[in-house]
Amino acid sequence: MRRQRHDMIAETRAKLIAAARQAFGTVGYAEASMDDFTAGAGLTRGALYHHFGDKKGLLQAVIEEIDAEMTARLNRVSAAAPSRWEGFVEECVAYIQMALEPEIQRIMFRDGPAVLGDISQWPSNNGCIAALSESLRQLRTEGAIVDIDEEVAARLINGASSHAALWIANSDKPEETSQRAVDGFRALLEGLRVDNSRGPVDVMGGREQSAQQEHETP
Amino acid sequence: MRRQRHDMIAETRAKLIAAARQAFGTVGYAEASMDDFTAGAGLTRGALYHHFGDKKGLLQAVIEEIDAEMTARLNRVSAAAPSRWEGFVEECVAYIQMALEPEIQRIMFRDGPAVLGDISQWPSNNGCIAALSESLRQLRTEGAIVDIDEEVAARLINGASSHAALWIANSDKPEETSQRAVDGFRALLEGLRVDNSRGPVDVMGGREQSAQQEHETP
DNA sequence: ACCACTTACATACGCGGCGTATGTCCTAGT
DNA sequence: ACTAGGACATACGCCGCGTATGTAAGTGGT
Repeated sequence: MRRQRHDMIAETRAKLIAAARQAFGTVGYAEASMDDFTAGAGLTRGALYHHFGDKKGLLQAVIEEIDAEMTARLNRVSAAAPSRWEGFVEECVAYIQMALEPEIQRIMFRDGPAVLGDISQWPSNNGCIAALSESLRQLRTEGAIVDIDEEVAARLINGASSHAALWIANSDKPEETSQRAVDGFRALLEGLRVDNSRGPVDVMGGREQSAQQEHETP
Repeated sequence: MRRQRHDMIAETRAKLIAAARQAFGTVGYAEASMDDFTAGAGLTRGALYHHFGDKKGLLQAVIEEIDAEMTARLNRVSAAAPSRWEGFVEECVAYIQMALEPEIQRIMFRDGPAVLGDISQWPSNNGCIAALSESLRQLRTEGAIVDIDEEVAARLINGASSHAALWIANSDKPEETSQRAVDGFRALLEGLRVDNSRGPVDVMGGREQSAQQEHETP
């Protein structure tokens, strides 16, 4: 039966990814010995090289898995919010808070980019950025935010979030720093709104022309 | 003469830093062989371990040097601008553009954080963030920007810039992407202004109370 | 059902890099 | 001048990675 075979292989891959994820997330990519964590999964480096080519390939697989999980979580957060704008803001805040989780921070925001380069440029395009982009696109067509290139904005927000998370995590008082960061982040996002609450601005400021241009720059 | 001795030592340190900077900036930290680049400087690993303890120590020294240069450049940019706000914006744009330089990008934004953790938390506190913070503080006391924690804002901007730079550098069309990123970045910063050009907002929005609170959170 | 071939791993080997321990020379203080 | 300590170089061992090779099990054709 061929199913059996495929399942075994998938299980082996999964075990390797899980073991690597554990190791990368705790001691870090560079310090994680392939011999060690493959042995922890009851395998050897032979299996690793067979399935993933090299250590980097395995890291990439781990990143894809985590990225998918993060994207799903973000989508749930934004979907649960009462309004689209609030959904977006909560999505961003959730992004910061996810970046506080040691495993995500270490793998996605430290070792990942360092080893693989800019992940969002990879075949496995960063789902989180796509999610943020889509939220921004909808907000812009609604005229809820200023005319801004969504992908650019998503990437800027992404960068700000991840750095904020790094800062918070390394801070002496993580809770306090986190509060400051989230507050500041909300303030920054507020600047993107057309109908913001900071002062008496004309609500019609985001005029019809806002939907006219596409972000495709020829 | 004791000066001679000290000068020789300083020169050795400088040679090591320069060689390491070259190597780290091109092939990257992990791929840079200590034997290779110390030999390139006419020295051996012995000198390196003597002066910097280990490879990480040398990286830290390289980072401090680059950071100082960047800070100086940023200060010149902001000082040359006609207004304080414009100076700040140009400072941020310059920051993005510096992050496009391969050496800065690789060492300061990729390998540095990956190897040393969040650099801005280190004894050699990141000068660029301090510079941005100071600019923001002044703008806030002038009432030119909304009430926001300057350090938080500086760090968010810092994160956004560095990620933008990574994105640009890995892009297919760096010039076009750079233009998009800078435009988007300006739009994001515009959101921080109290007296912005997006709509008729009361210019007195930044009232005297803005200068009342210190960023020291007790 | 048998055989040729491939797949999925494990084992074995070599190399390069890092850290440390040790050695040597040279300078500076007395 | 003599000595102690600093500034390096040299030597050694270990570990981790990548590759080449081995092996058992599975798969497809006839």
